[in-house]
Amino acid sequence: MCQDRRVTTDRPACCGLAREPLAATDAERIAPMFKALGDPVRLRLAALIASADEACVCDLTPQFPLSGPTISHHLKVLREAGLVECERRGTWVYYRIRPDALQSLGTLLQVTPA
Amino acid sequence: MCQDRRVTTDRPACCGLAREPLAATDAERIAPMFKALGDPVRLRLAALIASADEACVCDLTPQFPLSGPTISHHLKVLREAGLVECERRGTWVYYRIRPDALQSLGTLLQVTPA
DNA sequence: TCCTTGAATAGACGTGTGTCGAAATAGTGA
DNA sequence: TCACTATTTCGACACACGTCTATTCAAGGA
Repeated sequence: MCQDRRVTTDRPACCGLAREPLAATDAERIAPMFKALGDPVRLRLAALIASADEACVCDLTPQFPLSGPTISHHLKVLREAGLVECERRGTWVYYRIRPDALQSLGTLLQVTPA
Repeated sequence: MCQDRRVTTDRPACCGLAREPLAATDAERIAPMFKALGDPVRLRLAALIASADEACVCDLTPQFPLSGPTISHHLKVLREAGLVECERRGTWVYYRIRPDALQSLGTLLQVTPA
């Protein structure tokens, strides 16, 4: 009905999103990961963790003007989204990125020739 | 209203998350895009729009068990995040993806070990 | 001009989120 | 055992978000 007139463009199919017709169940599974990255603090946390092999909470926290509990909360969100994992070694807790998770999101968005 | 506001996506984030930590100002600029994709409905909307050359609201809406205003609201969020753009042609409004915006996010997530 | 249809806006409602300080938990070392 | 530190959890608060209905705006046709 509405698609009667279509502007033909040279725009290539742009990305993974364009190839998968993303079912509702897939969207429900993937959206929380984007949501976790949708907060500036968490995005920076993820970047800090990703740019190091691993990052101690005690090194992360002082980089933000936020309380320890708040940082801990954000780390928990990233953890529950599957974007990072953590390991306690003695007194300190170290966070590592989960590259597979980031990669899967990246390829979803990445322009792919097709 | 169409084309109400435009986010500058002409200069995509330069480096992957793993390359170096994100400055607070960059995080503030980029996080809203992830946030926009962080809702299952919006993620599916983006996928539907990206998989077609352009998509009419009248074709998008019936694919969700949601009211028209709700879909309109989600499209506005995507628009204000700079992920889609719209154009009115006669009675109907057509949405198109902005591949540059998606790509800049994709590049950020690409975990290319350099 | 009025009427109909597609889409966006306004306003309201319940729920979720980001933040804090206080308290609890985990581990170290004396 | 006790004290001390790092981190998480708890409980509370203000604010943001997703959804709805009702209304308004935009465009086309009689």
